[in-house]
Parts: sequence; structure tokens; C-alpha cells
Amino acid sequence: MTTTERQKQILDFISMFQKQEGFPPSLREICKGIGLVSHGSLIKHIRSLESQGLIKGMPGKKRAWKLVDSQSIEIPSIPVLGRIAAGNPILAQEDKEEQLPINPSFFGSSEAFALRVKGDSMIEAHIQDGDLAIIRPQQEAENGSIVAVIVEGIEPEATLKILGITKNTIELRPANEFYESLIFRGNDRSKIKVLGKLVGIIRAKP
Amino acid sequence: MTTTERQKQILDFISMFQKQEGFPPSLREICKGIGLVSHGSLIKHIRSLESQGLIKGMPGKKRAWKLVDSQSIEIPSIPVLGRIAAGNPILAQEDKEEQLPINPSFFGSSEAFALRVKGDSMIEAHIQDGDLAIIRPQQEAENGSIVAVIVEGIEPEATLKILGITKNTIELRPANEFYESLIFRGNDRSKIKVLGKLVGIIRAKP
DNA sequence: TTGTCAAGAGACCATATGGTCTCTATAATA
DNA sequence: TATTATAGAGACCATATGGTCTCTTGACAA
Repeated sequence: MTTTERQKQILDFISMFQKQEGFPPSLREICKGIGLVSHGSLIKHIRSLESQGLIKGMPGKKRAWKLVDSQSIEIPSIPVLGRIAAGNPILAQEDKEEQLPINPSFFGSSEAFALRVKGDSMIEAHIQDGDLAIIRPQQEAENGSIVAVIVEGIEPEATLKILGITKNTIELRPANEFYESLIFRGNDRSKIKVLGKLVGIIRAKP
Repeated sequence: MTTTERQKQILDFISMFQKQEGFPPSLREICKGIGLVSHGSLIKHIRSLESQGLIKGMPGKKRAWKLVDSQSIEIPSIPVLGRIAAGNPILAQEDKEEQLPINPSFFGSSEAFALRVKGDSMIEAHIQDGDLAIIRPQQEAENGSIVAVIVEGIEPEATLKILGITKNTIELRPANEFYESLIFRGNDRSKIKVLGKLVGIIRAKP
């Protein structure tokens, strides 16, 4: 079942009208808006949109339309992830403690998640205990960038480290002279799972 | 003209219904929601709310209500202030470079503004150049807290300092051993204008 | 051409809903 | 007590609006 041009036009009009007026348009208002004379014709398109699940009408109620998708003005937010099981797709996790009411695009990313920093291993990068690290999901990262990683078999939780890549080794370096780097050679390198790159820090009530 | 309990109840119901359903309730739905039998009675309250400007009806349209205030789902945000002229009420300033799409309540404050940190004078508090300091407006602050202040005659811009209060002096202390404190005694103390207290830090693309 | 199908026009209907009017009960006030 | 005001109940009306039906037109295929 395809969505025709006319039907997209109808969706757009409803969305626009709803945003502007604060309530959904009547059938006749939609007609006027998209250049139809008879609302009888319009209703066929509405029924089609309903069967596609793009819109929901309340039978028997006047002027009561729900845009199933876009209208439910859900503000994009950043989930704070707790324990992250290695191997699982990150953002599909249900283990979300909390949602930060912040649009990921603020950090230049269409999607992002957050980890709560524990300890002071990144203190020289001015990231302190309790900070929320905002991470853009990606599998690869350039040398020297700060990444969230999981090391297979070592820790169940993701940690923040500076990525150091040489020809034969991968180094996970803390930003604290009192902590040791983890260095992986050869096949051991595959134990490292990069979850994403650090794109921001949020500190509440410092 | 006062808003009665009943009328607040009506506003709340409309707001709740609108948020939940995606369209405004009909008069009879409001009646059922707040425990009225006759919508004829309800309409008197509606008219009163209209004359108070809290609600707006579209005469001749069915199920068409606008909540004047809350319904215009404007997301609370945090303004980033640039130059701040001393003496002016802070949040009334039009000199807003930017709005952070973040609800101030996230930082535990009903309102807040942000300043972009310049330099490394607060580096030991792990606040670095380019960070956004989130400030809750308040005139007073306790000893040792980090505040945004303007010092009369010295700098046109607000700066972030640690507040040190003794019996006779007020000290503005940077969090960097290479910087000097500013110490004010006696009448000089009135040169200090506290704009607010630091409640958060945001760092994008660190 | 002929038939089929979809989009639209236009008319008609049923009803949900806003609007108005009257009556009652309770409380406040003179 | 008498009067007034207010909230609410209940009935009735006008209409905006969703729903349905029929007819026309144009595109497309057999």
C-alpha cells in the first residue's frame, strides 16, 4: 500500500494546521487547504491513510484526528544508559535509567546516549566523577579521541578512555597519570568494542 | 477577575486531555471529566475563562479550543547571554546570542541562563575554556560556592569566581593557582554584583 | 471502441456539539 | 425573613461536521 502525493499533502496540511491552530482541522477545512471542493472525495484518502496507520480518526467524534507519527510531538531526548551488555545493540537496550530532555542535535548528532562517569580516570580532560558523558554511537574513531568502550571479559560496564592506535596495538589511555593504560596487541584487539565517541559533557549541580 | 477552583480544574482537564489525545475535548467531554452533568453550566465557566484570556474558543467551530498559555507548547529553554550590562535585570536582556534547547528544571531551577566560559581561570574546578556555565539567578550565595559576578567598573562582562566571605571582606577567587584573587573590603564590597550561582556545566564537542 | 478504475464533485443524511433558555438549590447579604 | 447571586441541571435548538451515495471525468488497458 503506497502513500500517494495527495495523501502526503493531506498529512502535511493536518500537521501544519495542528501546529498552528492547536487543534486538528475538519474535513472541510482540509478540503479548502489542499484545493478540494467535495469532502466526500477527501474521505476516501482519509480512509486510506487510516488503513496505512498514518492517521487515526475517532469514529463518531467531530474534528478529532490523531497524526500517529509526527503529531505526537515527542521531544527527542538522550537516554542515560546504565549497565551495557557487550554485544547488544546499544540503543535498543531497555536498560535506560533516565532520559535527558535534550535534543541530541544540540551535540551535533542525530542520536546519542549518555553514560554517568564514575571515578576520576579522565580528570585531566576535566571530566569528573558524576559527569554525564554524551556519546555519539559509532564503531570507529580516530586516534586520540575520547571514546566509550567495553573491553570483553574485563568489565561489564562501558568506560571512557582516550584511544591510541598504532600499527600493531590499540591503547586505551586514561587521562590521569596515576592510572595505567590498557594495551591490546594482535588478536586481543578484537576484545575492544567501541560504543561511540564523546561529543559532550553535562554536569548538573557541580 | 479571579480564577475559581472549578475554572482551574477545567484548564487542567483541557490541558491533560489535549496532551493525551492530541485534540481538545468537547464541552460534554469536559463535563464528564470534571463531574458535571449539564454542559450548559460549563459554558458559563468557559466564557469567564475566555474573558480572562486564559482560553480561546473559535465561535461556530466544533471542538476548537486553544489554551492561550500552556497549549502553545513552547519548550522552556536557557538563553546564552553575551555582554551583560551591570544593573540591568538579567533575564530581561535582549542580548541573547542563542537559546539552549534544555529545560532549566533539568538543573533544578525554574529559570536559568548560560555564560560561555572564557579562559582557564576555573580550570581546577574542571571548567574549561568554551564551556557553558549554567547559572541560576540569585543575589546571594553561600561561602565557597561558584558564582557569576560582575565587578563594577572593572569588567563589562560577567565572570565565574569562587565566593569567599569573611567578616570584613569578600574575596573572588579563581580556581587556578596562577591567577590572583580579587579582595574587596568595606564599601568596596558593594562593587560586587552577584548574578547567580553555578548549577551546571555543558561542554559540546570537547 | 469498450470496460474498468480512481479522483473528484455535489447532494443528502445523522449526529455530535456549541449555544441559549429556564428552573432549582444553596449560600451569601441586606 | 426576604433578596440576590451563583452553580448546576435539564431541555431545546441550530449547525458544523463526519458519513454515504450517485454521477462525471479522465486515464489506462484489453
